[in-house]
Amino acid sequence: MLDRKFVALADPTRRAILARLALGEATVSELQRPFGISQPAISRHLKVLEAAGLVEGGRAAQARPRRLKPEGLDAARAWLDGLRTLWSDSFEALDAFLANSRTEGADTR
Amino acid sequence: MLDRKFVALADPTRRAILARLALGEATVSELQRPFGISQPAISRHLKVLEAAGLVEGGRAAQARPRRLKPEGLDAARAWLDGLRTLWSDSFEALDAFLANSRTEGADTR
DNA sequence: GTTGTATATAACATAATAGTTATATAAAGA
DNA sequence: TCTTTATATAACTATTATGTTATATACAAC
Repeated sequence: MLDRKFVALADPTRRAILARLALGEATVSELQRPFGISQPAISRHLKVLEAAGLVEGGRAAQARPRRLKPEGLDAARAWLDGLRTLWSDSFEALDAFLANSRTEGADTR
Repeated sequence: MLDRKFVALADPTRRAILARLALGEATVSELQRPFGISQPAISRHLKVLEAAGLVEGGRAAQARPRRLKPEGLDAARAWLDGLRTLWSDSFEALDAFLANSRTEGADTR
């Protein structure tokens, strides 16, 4: 699932769609206009975004307005935060280690 | 640049490499072992990660130990946060709008 | 029921990605 | 200098992604 999210985010058109949806729901044809690409292309991007849990769609007459599922982004954010934490932990560990070496073996420098 | 970062993050092997590097620097051959793929494949993943500004490499004898550049992730995180903010802003705007309609036109419900 | 509008799906072309093996380069060490 | 070790690059292959046009479906409106 995480993989689908990151893959979905890798395409600039899809990120633009997400940004547009963050401003409010939009139909396929509303989304199509600003991007210079065909309607089927938009539909497929939306499918990818839905499969990734980032977007959901409703039904209003013939239109199928999509809206952002902002919780869908949490897993990706959490992964990035986790990396950060892992890294700063190991950084602190290294720091502690260096501080230790300095006091224990000050003559080796 | 943002694009390169997200593209870099889209591949599970590259995310695993990042996770490994978050624990401390590692050489190409050290990275190769756990993943069941060839050395050239690792080298190319590292190239992608470097181009994305997520990893940097040094030189130690023949080895070229890579380390995480955690600031490199900030832009991606910021983009995700921005979406969240955009969304909650428009959500609040909608909320305010609905609250308004309720008081101004209470008879329309 | 026929027409118009919104969207989805199929079929296809092209380009990008990720992997492979073989080979080149660069530094260490005998 | 010859060998070994570590990594990079080239050439190639297979798969996946993204776009296209043409067509199907679903609902609305007349």
